[in-house]
Amino acid sequence: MKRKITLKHIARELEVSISTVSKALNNSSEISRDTKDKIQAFAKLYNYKPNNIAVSLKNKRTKNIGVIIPDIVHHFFTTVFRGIEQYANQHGYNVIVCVSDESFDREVINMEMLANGSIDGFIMALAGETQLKKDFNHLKEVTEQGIPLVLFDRVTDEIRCDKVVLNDAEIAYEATDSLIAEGRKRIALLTTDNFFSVSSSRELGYRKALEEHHISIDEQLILRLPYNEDVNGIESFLVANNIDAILSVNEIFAIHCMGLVQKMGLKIPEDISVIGFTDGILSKYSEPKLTTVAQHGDKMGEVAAKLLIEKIENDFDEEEEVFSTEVISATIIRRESTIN
Amino acid sequence: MKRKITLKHIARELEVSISTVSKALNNSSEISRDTKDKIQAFAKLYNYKPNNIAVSLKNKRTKNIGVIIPDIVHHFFTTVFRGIEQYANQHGYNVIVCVSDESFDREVINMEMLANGSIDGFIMALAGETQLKKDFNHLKEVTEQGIPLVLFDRVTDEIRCDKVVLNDAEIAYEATDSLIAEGRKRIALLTTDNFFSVSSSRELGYRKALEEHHISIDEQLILRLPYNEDVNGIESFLVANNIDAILSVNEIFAIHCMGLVQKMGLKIPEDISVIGFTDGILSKYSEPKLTTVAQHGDKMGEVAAKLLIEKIENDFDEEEEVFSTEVISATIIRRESTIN
DNA sequence: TATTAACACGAAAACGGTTTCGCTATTTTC
DNA sequence: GAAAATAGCGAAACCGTTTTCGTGTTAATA
Repeated sequence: MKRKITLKHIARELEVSISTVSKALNNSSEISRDTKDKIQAFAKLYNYKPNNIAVSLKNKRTKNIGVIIPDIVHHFFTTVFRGIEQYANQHGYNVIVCVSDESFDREVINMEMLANGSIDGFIMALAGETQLKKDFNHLKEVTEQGIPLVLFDRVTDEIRCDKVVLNDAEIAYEATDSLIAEGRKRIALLTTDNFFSVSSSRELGYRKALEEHHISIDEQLILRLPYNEDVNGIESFLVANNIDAILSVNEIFAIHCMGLVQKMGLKIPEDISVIGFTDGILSKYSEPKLTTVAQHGDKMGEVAAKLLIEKIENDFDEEEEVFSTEVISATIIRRESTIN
Repeated sequence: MKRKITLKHIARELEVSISTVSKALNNSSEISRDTKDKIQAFAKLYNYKPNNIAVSLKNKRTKNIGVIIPDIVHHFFTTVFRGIEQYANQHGYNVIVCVSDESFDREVINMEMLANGSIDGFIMALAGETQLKKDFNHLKEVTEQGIPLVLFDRVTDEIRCDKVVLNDAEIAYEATDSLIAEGRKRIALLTTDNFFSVSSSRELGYRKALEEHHISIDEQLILRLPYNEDVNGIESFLVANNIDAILSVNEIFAIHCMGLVQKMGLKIPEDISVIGFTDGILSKYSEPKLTTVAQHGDKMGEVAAKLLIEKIENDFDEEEEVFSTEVISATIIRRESTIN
């Protein structure tokens, strides 16, 4: 087992000082061509690589970014993560992921673990519990320490930081509008407990579209389900109400609906149109294929990483921080579950 | 912006030495009750937390583990990751994830980035390209440096290290066997280019089951598709061959098959039985619901993390390393695409 | 009372780098 | 040829911890 070689070893071996070795390897102009060549050759030969930890301690830069997400076995979050990871890697950053599992406590613990020097900044989507409790002190503490933070998707107004969100309300409006354009009158909304910022935004868009078309809003047509995949209750909802279209805030609810609707002997899209959120694997392989709104998670992750890294690398200029909120434009992927 | 407080600050403020502060906070018996109380109270008041980087540098322990996987937007890998992350977190470790995207080069680069002090050990599944090239020097280098490594799912015999694998051959045997028990005679195998270790293991099991039941193997019934989701070629394969059952090495191929089969006017499972691999979201929501082999990714990740952390924390005893290969038992989840 | 042991703490080295500063020897400038 | 500039390198501080070792004070022992 050959241990990693350090500056000290090289210095001893070549009978120069550690400073000289360090400078030579960083191509400093202080060092002569000759010694530089000699040292660099030796370093290459023995495959010298600087110890990340030591460098981090010295420069107070870890080149790590911390990502805290509520769930990892989840299409949208994984695509966002992929976007983050790609951009980060291209810019020399590594990504530490923690999963809050929708738990406030785990979110807090994870942040605290990482906030003590392990990372240069955070990217996160709030846990469900956190949005419910509205307790954001852990976020405040972190930002007050000067650690950059970017929130995406599940955000809050109570924290001043960069944000990346989807135009949830608008795309829900657009989706609802397109259902109305198909002649649908009784459009159901399948959503979650609406302490989720995204769910309530989507509901807003839904309501606005109906109102603008002077369709009175029937609160019976709005079904709120718990966030987990507990999908019971959809069936009785469907049989109880005379529905001709469904807008679902996620893929699972939508697919499940389609199954039930078909079992009831109704045809999609002839009798009922369905639009979901999240352009995941289910939407592509369902029967019929689901019309859905693509959230462009990759893009969202990329933008989040970009914002964060800019903040990290410019944090020398303390000129009264200015925060931006980037809006990612969702698009509706038209497939077979709608007429248009 | 209040910067983080250090031992030095506490020492200055309380007019003691840094060593005393350090010892007091670590509850050393060298320090008197009085001073300990004083220092601990002060530390709590100012919310002192030791700097992870400095601690890492000192102890040569980062409490980070590096995970390198081929893909993250992929059900199986995310479940494994969840298993890893949970176990790791419970034991005070954080997880740095890198995605190789099936690329050999990215795998190498990622390993090198992390191997210079950032992590205490690796958990990885080999990139497709790596399995194709059979070039494992980057793994060798890492293990020779004494960095513990655990390989899962996509493994190789050429590296001596801990491994966690599925009983792929056996479960494929079992699945094939159960199809034969249904009376199926012409069982197709949908697989990938078989440089993937898992694919070839599964093929082995498939062949063994047929042989044992004296069903001659028709090579025409084995369709090899590229690993990406390029699903063309399945249709012509299905129409060209007279098939009564399908074993697919993944979920996507299986679901796609089911769609095509149904379009051809055949019934599942009456005319054709289908068994897939990966108990993902698709299997649960397809029509009919897919019988599939559950790989228990969570368990696999947990075991991998357990093996790794044990190696990390016991690496003081250099008593001629002994490596184990843990086998996770897959189970067949019986749903609607098979008769039994 | 002299010797030893226990106690409580500080100085300093170490982890592995980067960087400032100072020193010597050579080269340039006038 | 003397003064000044420059080239090339090393010593040492520093990042924030942990840990070994030494030291002065007090308490226990003979």
